[in-house]
Amino acid sequence: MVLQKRLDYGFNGYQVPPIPRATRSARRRGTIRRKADGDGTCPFDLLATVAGKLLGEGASSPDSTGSVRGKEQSILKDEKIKEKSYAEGCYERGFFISELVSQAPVVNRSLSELPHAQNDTISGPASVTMSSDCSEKFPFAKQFVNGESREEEHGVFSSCTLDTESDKQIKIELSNNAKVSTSKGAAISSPEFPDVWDKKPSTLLVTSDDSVRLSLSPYTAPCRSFPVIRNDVKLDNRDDDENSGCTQPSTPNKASGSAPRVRDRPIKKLLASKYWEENLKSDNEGHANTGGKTMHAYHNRNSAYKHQRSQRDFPFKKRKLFKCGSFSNSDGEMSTDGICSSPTSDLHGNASYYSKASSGGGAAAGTSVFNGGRASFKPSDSCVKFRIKSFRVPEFFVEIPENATVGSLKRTVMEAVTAILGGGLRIGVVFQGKKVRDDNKTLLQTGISHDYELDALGFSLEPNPIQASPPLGPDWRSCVLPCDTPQPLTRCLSPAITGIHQGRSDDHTGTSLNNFVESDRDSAPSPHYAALEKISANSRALVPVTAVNAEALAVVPLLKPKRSEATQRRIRRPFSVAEVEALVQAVEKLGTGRWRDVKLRAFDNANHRTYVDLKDKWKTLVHTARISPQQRRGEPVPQELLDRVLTAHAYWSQQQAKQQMKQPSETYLLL
DNA sequence: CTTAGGG
DNA sequence: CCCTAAG
Repeated sequence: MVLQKRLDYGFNGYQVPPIPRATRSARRRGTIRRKADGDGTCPFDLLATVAGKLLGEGASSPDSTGSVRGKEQSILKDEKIKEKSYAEGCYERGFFISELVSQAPVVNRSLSELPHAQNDTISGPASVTMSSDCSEKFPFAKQFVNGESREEEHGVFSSCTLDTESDKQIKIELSNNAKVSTSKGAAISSPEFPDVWDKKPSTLLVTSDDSVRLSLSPYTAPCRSFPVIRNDVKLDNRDDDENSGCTQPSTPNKASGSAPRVRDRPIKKLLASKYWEENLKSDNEGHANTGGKTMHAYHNRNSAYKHQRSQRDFPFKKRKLFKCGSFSNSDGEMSTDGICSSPTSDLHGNASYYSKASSGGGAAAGTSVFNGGRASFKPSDSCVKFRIKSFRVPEFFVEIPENATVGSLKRTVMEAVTAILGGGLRIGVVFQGKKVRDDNKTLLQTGISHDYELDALGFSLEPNPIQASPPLGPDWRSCVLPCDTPQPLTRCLSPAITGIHQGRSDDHTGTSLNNFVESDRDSAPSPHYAALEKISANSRALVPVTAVNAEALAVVPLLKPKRSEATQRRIRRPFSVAEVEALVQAVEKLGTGRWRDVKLRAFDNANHRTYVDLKDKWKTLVHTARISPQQRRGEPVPQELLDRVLTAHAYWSQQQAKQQMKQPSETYLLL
């Protein structure tokens, strides 16, 4: 009876009767489906591709080298062809990926030539080079192909290399547009084109020295945090959603009503994982069991809401205990800096190498990347070219039984690396010691032009705050490359391990950066192994965890299955006036207390606004409306809207009161 | 999952 | 924004 009564009156006195649950559910499901299929390609897919290649092919089996080599050689040929055809420098922008086998001789030579000759390079350095440039074309082809090079001619833009034990190099070129920031490709011009490269022909190989480090953190933050912050949120624009940018997370986010926890959505299929799987099969011989004991970079997610939540929370709290700067989870504030103290990668050592080649100078500022002493340009293109020698994979832990086989160890590491790469990466740009967060600035505006000091420019791979699981979150694609994101935010995970005293990475940009840089530099001169060791010391690289250490780790389940669940506080996304307007309008119509409906009605497309968010916003709006304008902060909300807020709030409060007056009586009567 | 509220 | 208790 009571129920019936309620329906008659409208739930809580609302004018519009609530939609029956069944209907709602169906609706939601539909929405989910709809959203799920959105898909797009992100520039960062490239990264994924690279990672996949590296991880999948390079890391897997050494034995495959032979075949790979053959393949690569053929590629080389192609490269040459391309080289010719593109010689004129009219390539179209796009991604280009090629794999080359570094030639041992070349390597040696280059190494020897290096200022800090690094003799003990890791076996065959596999490097991935990413270059982006606006007008350039295939610098790589040339670079690699002729070791000697003509790199000068082409110039190298930004490149990232990943070194692995396989002898391969994967090069990637990105068009500037795809890049992190500015797209005005023409923004930069260069008067002259330093022939920085000529002296060092096989620069590529040089890459083997980890001049550039990337910091990745295995613990990817929850995807939600994608740093997209816009003031002008378009209610209809799905793209507003962090996820929507490229690929909507497969997660069944309930459409509109996506639960607040959604961010933990599991994503399983990833490029990385795919590769990973392949590797497993082809790669090691058995020992599967052992592997099973090892920690899995990936873990299965539980669908249970509670479970997810608990998982998510767990790591987080733990981290706090350890003071691992882990993600700075301060909310909005975090956006202040994209740099994480530790994770940033930078390149170093190379500086000397290049500087030597080019002109003198340049001591490595500790930044990660640079070209010769200066940026290379093509006068005609007015482009700045960057070269990143290599990225260093930041610290991560692996726990494996002592009796495990080497094969399983490899696999475990592979898994971890895959998880890192697969988790999504973001590129950070550091210029003159500062993190450049405004992606909309042109290089020119930023000061990165032909005459900047190369040393001052650095790139970093940052963990993409994705949820995580090992696999690339669906979001990672969209998140990774904040194409249009002005504020990268980023919450980087900081190294936890040793990073016990890292403190927050949020601010202190400069500081952390510097620190980071410094440490990198330390290792710079050393050869791979040496570098590795040093890095380890710094807790920034792969660190084999000994049994003893394992215990400590046990306490802090950083990498454990739960690690991926690391939860990150969602980024703060202030409501725009337009959103407030929509909210007010919806509430006026529906009243308070029906947030799910408000969400559906006015924010159905804003996946990042949950009904709870709307409810909270209303709460704050009411508060805001009651305080003096002077006390208000943030983007000012038109008084008109605030007035409507108060009016609506008063009205609906009254309605609610009436309802309650009535119902009790009804109930009593019934009873 | 939704609401409602406190934090 | 997060977290939770309640329903």
